[in-house]
Amino acid sequence: MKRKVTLKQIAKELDVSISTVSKALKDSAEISLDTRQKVKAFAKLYNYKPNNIALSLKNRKTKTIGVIIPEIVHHFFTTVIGGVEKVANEKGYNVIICSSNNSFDKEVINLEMLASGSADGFILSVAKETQLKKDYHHIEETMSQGMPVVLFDRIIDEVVCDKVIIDDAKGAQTATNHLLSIGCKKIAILTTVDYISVGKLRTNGYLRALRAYDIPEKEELILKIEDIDNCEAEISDFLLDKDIDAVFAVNELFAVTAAKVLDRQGKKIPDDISIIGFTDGILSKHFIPSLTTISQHGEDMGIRAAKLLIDKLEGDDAVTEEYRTVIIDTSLIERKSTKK
Amino acid sequence: MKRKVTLKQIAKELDVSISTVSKALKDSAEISLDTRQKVKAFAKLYNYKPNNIALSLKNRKTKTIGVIIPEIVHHFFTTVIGGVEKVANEKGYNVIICSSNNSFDKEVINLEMLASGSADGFILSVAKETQLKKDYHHIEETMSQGMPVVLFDRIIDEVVCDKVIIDDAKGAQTATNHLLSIGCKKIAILTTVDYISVGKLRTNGYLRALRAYDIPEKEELILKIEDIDNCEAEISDFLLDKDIDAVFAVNELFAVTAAKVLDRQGKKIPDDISIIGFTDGILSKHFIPSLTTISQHGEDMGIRAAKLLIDKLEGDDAVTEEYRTVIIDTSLIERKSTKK
DNA sequence: GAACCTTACGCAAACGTTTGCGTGTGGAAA
DNA sequence: TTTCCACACGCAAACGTTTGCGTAAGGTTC
Repeated sequence: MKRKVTLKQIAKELDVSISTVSKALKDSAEISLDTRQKVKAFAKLYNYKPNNIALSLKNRKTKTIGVIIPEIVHHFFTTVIGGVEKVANEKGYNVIICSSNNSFDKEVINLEMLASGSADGFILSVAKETQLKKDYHHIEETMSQGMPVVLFDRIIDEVVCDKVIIDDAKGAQTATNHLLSIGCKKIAILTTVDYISVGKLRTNGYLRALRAYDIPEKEELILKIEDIDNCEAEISDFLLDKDIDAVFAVNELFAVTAAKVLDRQGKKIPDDISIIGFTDGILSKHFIPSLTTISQHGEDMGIRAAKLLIDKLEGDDAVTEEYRTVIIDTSLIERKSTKK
Repeated sequence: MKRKVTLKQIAKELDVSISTVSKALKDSAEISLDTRQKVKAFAKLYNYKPNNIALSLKNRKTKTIGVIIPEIVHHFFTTVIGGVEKVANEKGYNVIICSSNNSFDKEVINLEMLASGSADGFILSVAKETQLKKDYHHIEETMSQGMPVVLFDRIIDEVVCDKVIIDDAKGAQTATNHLLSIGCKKIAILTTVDYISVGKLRTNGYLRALRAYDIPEKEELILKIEDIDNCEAEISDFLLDKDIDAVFAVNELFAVTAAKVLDRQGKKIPDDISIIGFTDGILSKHFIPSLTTISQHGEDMGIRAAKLLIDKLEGDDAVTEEYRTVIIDTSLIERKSTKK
């Protein structure tokens, strides 16, 4: 089995020094035209490619961005990655993706692994466990070693760094407002437990919208779900015979599940009950009825996050010292799960 | 801004040599207990982590697996990645993911980039364009440089390497058989154009099943779709007033779209028409009615692919010389889009 | 006191690059 | 013939590790 050809091998073959080969390939004027051509022909013949590892070591940078997300099998996160890749590739960066699987430990391991030489900086959405545990030492350690971090979506207020988020509360408020504006008055919310930052913020937005309409908040219209993967029974019980005319779900799965159980309970959507979800994923789009939802513009988030990071990586110290929080606009996508 | 601490810095600080530090951290008996403890304490204090890049260079391996897939925002591929990650992490490998976006050029670029030092081996599902173009030089070049490649799902028969696939034809046959066994006789198929290997194989399986039941193949029951992203109108036209009692769709989107347009055309599913899809994704599961489908067991594919690759990477030359093709079983998941 | 053995450490090479600077060769100018 | 200058190339260091081997210092044995 052949191995990759190196400068050294070319040098030996052509009976010149390594540096001559290196310079020739870079078209240095120091090297005679003749030698340059010979070297280049040889290099092409043997398909020479500089060894990135050696370059990384020498340049003390890898030209690689590390992305760590809580789940890889998740439409929203993959769209964000898509955005990151777009910018990164444009600017000559490689993207390396790890999933923490929502585990704090795995997040730490992944971050440390990538931080010890594999990536120059990070784009990160923290694991549930991390939010619960409130242990951010790994992130702060990474930054203190000179590697910039951009947090997105599931961020941490206490950590000072660049951030890309949507205004979750505002998005939720928009959704709730829309329901109110089409005449709904009894709006239930399907949300997550409070330690999930985005869930809590969306709940707040919902409450704010109600207050603005002078509608009292009712405990019995709020369901905080812990186990996302087994939410159907819980949602079904919650919704059964409840006197409501709308449901706001803080994510796609809750919205679809609500639609399903309501259908089973004999309710018509949107005639009896309107539904709005959050996250414009594949489910919302293809479900029957298609779901009105709040789009988070995942790709945009990825694009902005990547830009922030690359600015930090390539910027001078002035840029390096200031931290920015970019808020991506959400938008309401009206489909068929809400009345006109 | 601090930089990462190196052996050299520790050595200088403690006034010993670099090799002493290195050996001390490895608990070498060559170094006195006293020094060892001192070094270790210091290393912990300054949070020393060996530089992976330097190690990669020295060891001539990166302990990283490169995964290149056609689309990142795709449920099936992400489940495969999940499987790869599982095995890789267990065995101390890092996973780096790139998407080719179904572009031949981007596939080549990604592969070359990763091949020049970032990964030891590859798990790869080729881009549509590559299948169409039949240009595999980049893959063969990579292998000829000593880096093993495992192809999965969208593979290339002409390239000799390890492969992980499902028996697409058999899966399609199972699906069609199921439709036949519940009494359907006029089964339409929604498939892709022939150059997509998996589409063609699934079509073949469909035809095989029909033949086994002595049902003549009818041209007008076969729709080959080129533009997956805008298939709705095409499918709608195709299905309108067609005399059929079942639809077999070679992917999830076709199945859901068929369900949607049939619903719109006033057909009841599964009473008037049964539908079976391919790929057990999030859509099939949550759609109403939930879709009967052929599961590809993406995670298993990822697991097997990763195992094959790591075997090659760590195996002696005996293992290295033989190539295996693993066929993952598909299974029929019966849901509500087919009659009992 | 000489010969020898441990102990505890340092040296240097290697992985594959890049690059500033030193140097030998040749030709041209004086 | 001598002096000088381009030209074309090689040397060596550096990036951060690991590791076989060399070697001082100190102790033991006769």
